[in-house]
Amino acid sequence: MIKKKINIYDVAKALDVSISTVSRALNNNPKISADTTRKVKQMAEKLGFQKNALASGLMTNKTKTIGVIVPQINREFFAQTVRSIEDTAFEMGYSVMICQSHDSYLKEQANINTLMSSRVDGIIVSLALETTDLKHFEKAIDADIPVVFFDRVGLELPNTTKIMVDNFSSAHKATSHLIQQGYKHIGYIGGPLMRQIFEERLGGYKQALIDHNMPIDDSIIEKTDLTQQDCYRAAKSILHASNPPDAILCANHLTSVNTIFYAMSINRIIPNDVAVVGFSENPIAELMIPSLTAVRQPCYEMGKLAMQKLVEEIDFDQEMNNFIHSTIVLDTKLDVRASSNGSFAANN
Amino acid sequence: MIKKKINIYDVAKALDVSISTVSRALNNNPKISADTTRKVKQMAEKLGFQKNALASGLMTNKTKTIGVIVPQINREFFAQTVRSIEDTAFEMGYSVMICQSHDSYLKEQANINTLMSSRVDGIIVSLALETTDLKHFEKAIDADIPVVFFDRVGLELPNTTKIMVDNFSSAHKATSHLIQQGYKHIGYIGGPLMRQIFEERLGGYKQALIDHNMPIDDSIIEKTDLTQQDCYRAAKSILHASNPPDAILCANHLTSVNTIFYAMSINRIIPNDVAVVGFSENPIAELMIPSLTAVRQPCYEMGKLAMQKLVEEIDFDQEMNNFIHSTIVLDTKLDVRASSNGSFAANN
DNA sequence: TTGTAAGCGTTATCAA
DNA sequence: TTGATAACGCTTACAA
Repeated sequence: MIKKKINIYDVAKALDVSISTVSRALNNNPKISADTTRKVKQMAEKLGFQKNALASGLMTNKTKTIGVIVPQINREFFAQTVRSIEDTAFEMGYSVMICQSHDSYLKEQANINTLMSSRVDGIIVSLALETTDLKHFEKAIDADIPVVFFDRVGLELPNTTKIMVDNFSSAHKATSHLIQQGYKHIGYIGGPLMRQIFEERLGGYKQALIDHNMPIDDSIIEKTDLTQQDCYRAAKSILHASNPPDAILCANHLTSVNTIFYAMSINRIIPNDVAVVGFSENPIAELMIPSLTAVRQPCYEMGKLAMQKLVEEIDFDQEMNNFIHSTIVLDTKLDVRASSNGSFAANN
Repeated sequence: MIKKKINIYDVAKALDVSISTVSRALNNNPKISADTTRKVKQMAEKLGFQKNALASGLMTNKTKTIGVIVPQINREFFAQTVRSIEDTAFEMGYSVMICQSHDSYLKEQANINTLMSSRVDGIIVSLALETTDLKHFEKAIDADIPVVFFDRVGLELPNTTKIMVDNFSSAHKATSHLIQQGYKHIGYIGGPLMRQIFEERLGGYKQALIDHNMPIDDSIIEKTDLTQQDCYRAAKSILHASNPPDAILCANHLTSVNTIFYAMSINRIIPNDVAVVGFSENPIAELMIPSLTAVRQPCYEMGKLAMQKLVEEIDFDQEMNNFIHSTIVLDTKLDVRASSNGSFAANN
């Protein structure tokens, strides 16, 4: 038995008014009397009317929905930025369609197609690892769907807002911290260089060594594809190097966790035998023993800014194509904990 | 400068055919000659045509999109089930709108409204902690949008498919394991009882004690609201009980992590002084030191089944209202590791 | 095998 | 302040 959905005709009929009146009242059009508006809303509620967003979007060319594409949402960094985007969107009257690219170029393309088909008003994205060309985003921009990048940004693409942290100086700061703690032979485990952010983090690490007149030793520099298996492999490999490091900077959370626990499993004392600094927003960083010194990124601010900038662009009067795009770089904070600081009290 | 989006009229004009031909060709209607179909698709591609899903959905009353509502996707259990739903949906030609309720009743209601407005073809949901009444789901079902529950199911709601694990016997199995390991005074940290699954886990724990003629000691039974702060509080509280437990069953991942690391911070040796068993799919369970014994749920199967059952119901010929709903209960597995087993080799 | 035209549920444009 | 009616871009009888 198929139940008929209530539409504005049903509401109009019940009140003996026209559908235009109903439509206007539901959209709070000021030309409709307060009295009529109240009556219409009451009746709509009573009949269980639910506006058909498809029909509405078809007419207005606005869906009040934005799309978000992230590599994997089960990483604290993305979970927290997406949370912030959601909250900001809600405040601004937008719904959010979350998509995961799972770091695949093809999936990312498919996501864009879905979002464009759904006629979202804008897209916020952090690039998949595999992604090198940005044609799919150009397609969206050509269709007048604004795109805002965050974290893993597409620097080559003009006409987009980009929001990121200062990865170079974050890695520089973290490395300098290790040097100040007295470590002499500092290794690095990073991500794939095809993503700008990992290139920058590697650069910051190397520059800090150079700034302190320390040699760069490629035999204690590892790269991972960010999967659990590969992070484990890299941790093992670096700790079994012929001349192993006395400190390691890890460019993501999973790597630092693998490094610490693998080191412990081969009886290295942390931070005495080897120190570890990571990039992490995960609550376990503070909880685990030893607790993890980590660069913390401003997730909340990134998400909020991304959404605000996107809506600015959506609302922009598009008669002339001169919206001013910006690239915003935010600072990070280094949370010093036990994994890089012997004097740190494990119990807080 | 507003760029006009390409529609089927543009494609039709470019080929000097009618819009119906274009529409049919794009939908692989067999009545259109292979030759025409090819030409249309080529031209559509060339012009950058992207089907307007709003218009299409408006006509067909099908959006080929389903909605998923989970409490928080940055928990491995939900991340993995959603991943499985996504993959299965993709295979079946569906898109997925992911929503997070953040365990709030109001947010869950808002999610339902958004999904209904977007005219999704069906909804898969795991309930928010706060949710007690299920009126919003009834509304969806009344509008002929099938609902499939998983994990945190709405048992009171008829006419829905429900997929869950056997929480009672999982907790029973985990507790029995601790008893067999020789622990005599086993505590429990669970979640809010308003959610059936935590009620069942508590029940399984208690029954195992009863089955082994062990007393139930309420002073070492804690409940949490699943937030980090509260999990920490509960861990601390149970370990400082006047007669503290020599083993603890934790009903979720965060609790077990907090318990283990808090115990270590007050110099308890695990598993000698106190053993811990959790519920967890998180890769860190295997990685951390000590590694965590945990009940592992069949995330992949749950997600896949949920999607399959949902599509079955969507595709069901709805002339008579007699779709047969089922409640499916899946088994879990206990991964025994170091946190409950002294003889377990820490290095694997 | 293809074309014509009606209709999906809104919003927008006129007129009243 | 309201009503009639034409769009929006697609799918689908019904005709040809």
